[in-house]
Amino acid sequence: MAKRTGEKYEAIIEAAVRVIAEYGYHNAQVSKIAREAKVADGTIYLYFENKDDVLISLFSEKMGTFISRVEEEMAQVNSAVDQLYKLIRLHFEHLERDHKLAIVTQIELRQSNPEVRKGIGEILKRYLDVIDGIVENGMREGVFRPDLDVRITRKMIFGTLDETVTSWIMNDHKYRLLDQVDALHRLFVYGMGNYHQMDADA
Amino acid sequence: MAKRTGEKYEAIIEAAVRVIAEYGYHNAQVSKIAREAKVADGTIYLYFENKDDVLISLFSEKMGTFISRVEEEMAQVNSAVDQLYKLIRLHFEHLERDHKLAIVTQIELRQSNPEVRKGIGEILKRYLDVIDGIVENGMREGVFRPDLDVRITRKMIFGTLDETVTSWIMNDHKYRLLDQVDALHRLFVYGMGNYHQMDADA
Amino acid sequence: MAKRTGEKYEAIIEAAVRVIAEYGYHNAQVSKIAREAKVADGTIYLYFENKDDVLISLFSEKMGTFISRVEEEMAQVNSAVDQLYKLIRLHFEHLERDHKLAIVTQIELRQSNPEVRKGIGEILKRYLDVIDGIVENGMREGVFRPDLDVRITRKMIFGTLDETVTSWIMNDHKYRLLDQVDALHRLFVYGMGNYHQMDADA
Amino acid sequence: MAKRTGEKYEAIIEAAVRVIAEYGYHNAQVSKIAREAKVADGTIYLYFENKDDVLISLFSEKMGTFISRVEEEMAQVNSAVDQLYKLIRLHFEHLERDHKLAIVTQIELRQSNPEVRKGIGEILKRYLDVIDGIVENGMREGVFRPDLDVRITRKMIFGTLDETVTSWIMNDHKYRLLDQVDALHRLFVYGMGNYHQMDADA
DNA sequence: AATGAATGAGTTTTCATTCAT
DNA sequence: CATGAATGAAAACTCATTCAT
Repeated sequence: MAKRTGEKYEAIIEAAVRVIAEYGYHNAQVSKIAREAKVADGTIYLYFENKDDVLISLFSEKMGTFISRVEEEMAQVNSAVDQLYKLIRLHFEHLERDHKLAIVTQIELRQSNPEVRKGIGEILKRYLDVIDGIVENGMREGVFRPDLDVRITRKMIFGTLDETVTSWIMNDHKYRLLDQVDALHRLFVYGMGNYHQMDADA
Repeated sequence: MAKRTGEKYEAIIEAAVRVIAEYGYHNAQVSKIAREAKVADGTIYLYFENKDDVLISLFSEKMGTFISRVEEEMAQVNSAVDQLYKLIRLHFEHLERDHKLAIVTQIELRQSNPEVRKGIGEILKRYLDVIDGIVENGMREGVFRPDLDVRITRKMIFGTLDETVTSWIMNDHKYRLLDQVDALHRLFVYGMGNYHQMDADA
Repeated sequence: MAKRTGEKYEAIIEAAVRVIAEYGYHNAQVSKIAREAKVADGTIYLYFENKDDVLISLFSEKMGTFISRVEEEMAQVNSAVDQLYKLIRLHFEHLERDHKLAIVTQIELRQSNPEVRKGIGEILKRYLDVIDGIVENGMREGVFRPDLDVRITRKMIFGTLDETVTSWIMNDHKYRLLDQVDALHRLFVYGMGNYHQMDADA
Repeated sequence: MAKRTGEKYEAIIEAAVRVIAEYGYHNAQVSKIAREAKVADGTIYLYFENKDDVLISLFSEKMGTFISRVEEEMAQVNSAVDQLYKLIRLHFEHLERDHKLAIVTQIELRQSNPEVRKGIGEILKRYLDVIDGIVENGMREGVFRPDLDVRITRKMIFGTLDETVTSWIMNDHKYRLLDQVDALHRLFVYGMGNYHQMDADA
């Protein structure tokens, strides 16, 4: 029934991003999104199953494109250490480029109901797989410790990136995310400890 | 006006935890919480300003107690490395001890409205301060790298712990959180890199 | 946002009159009005801002139409004495024609909250202006005493008409209001005193 | 059950006047009146049947005293014309003396529910009887027209006084009620018409 | 395909009154 | 007599979704 493509499909998703970013999740009514997209309320239901579907599709479209790009870029980088660096950089670039999208995916959609959260979680799995791949590469290459637990490590990387972006938004984007890429990368690879810095820096 | 103490105050908070954990945030009506607490609907408003206040108080009581305990424990540990270890351990213990509370604070309350989220955020600030303290201690002691950015490091620690707990709940608590303390601590202190492990372990 | 015109707009107002007249102001729930108007509860909010708006609009529509008619009729009458007669007659005719409306505007809506009362007061100002006009005309014509205080006189006229109608309703409309027009008119013009009746009647 | 006398009985009534005058009828909760009267909520129910009873008693006590005084004063005046003058004067004096009481009896209590309004109506009957008496006296004396309809005339007098006081309160008591006694009395006795003023004034 | 008017289910909060102490 | 903690019924309003045009 739902069309899922076309000019209006995209217009509705873009309108949803703008409306949610401006008014917040709890004030983003279907009618407001429709007005912003310059379509009738009912038209939204020709392109989406229901409101949840709009939100999940929004996340899927925006995040799906991003993850595909990350996958491509990862393939073009040789070492896991560089892949990790690139990942952090892409993650921050992606969200810093579009503040509204950052607010929507990082803050507002997390207030959504279980159905939407479930949809979001499924989309994120692909991203977590990419992270797992980097960790596994590094272990295979021998640049990462052989005793790493991939899932624990993945949670550190994702959790840290996520918390960093959320915090940046909560502070009204008043500094540059990309300025933190180096520090984070170093933290991931070398940790907080003051051991062997000379070697590490070498 | 709102009493904020007493037997029923606590009964209502405990009931709220149980109801939200069982039915989810969006199905935790005031009347359901009242019934669970074995008080009349109106009684809730003798102890709390409104429903939001119940939720914020819930978080405040549970998390406040926990943070106070963490603060005490930190004072009794000498090295920052051990403090960090203790922190991870306490964090996981706290949430592993009470699965329902974990679900409520970690998953359900994050769907709440801006007012509640604001209240939660303020309470969490104290916890972030504790983490900052550990990082600063470590730098002063010379066991943590002198070029650490405290705020970035804090986000890594908190983001990782948070993501780890969320993931554990989403997987239906099917493994033990406490089993991951060592691995996480090592990850924080030494990082993912395979440099100088022998020295580091020495 | 609220439409304020159309078939359903009128149906809702008519339904409100019937429901309030039958059940009283304090038992005229929105859902009851909606059912009487044969629309859904929510439909009321497509035509009115809120319940108060329904009540104020009711008064405005009914009283507004009446006042416009009074204004027209006044323009077609020459002498102030005849204008006054016509006013009393129109006032009583208006309320005697529709007993339910009389009950609603005269009794029930006066129990309403400050917001509604304020709205009603503003609408009534136009009516008071008409009365002022008559008094001023009469003074200009020389048929009314030159030392009349317009505002005091207006209050006598309005207060008397109002009390008369209220009393008539409280006595279950068991006599005819229009039968009192002459007596009231004479009372206004000549007063209670027994001076010069012969001349006056001449 | 209800005591209906005593220090606290009076304290509660006085408190009710103050609370209703300050906060308005719709915000005059029993608990607020109790607090103002410095008694417990439950104590009110030792002296009154229910909240309605408090309001009716308030009106009864305050208005009853006033009406008794009016009755006494009327007995001491000979002519109906002077009685009428005295009545207007007493009416205005009574309400001008206590602004809070005026607001409560004239504005706020009229928003009350049917039960209270019924109680008030019954108390007012005595007052209307006094007015009737004056009109009848005047007719008997021959100073009022013999064709007066007592009930119509009574409504003119009461309606006018009532409207005058209400209007004065709505205008924030910004002029003196007593300044209008002469004008009103003249209006009642001689009417608005400009006939025979010279004789009338003679 | 597109419209947008109409639907109606669902929930927080207040406050008069009671009654155990 | 007095207290005041506890009760629980009751109602306005929102908004996702439908469907006749």
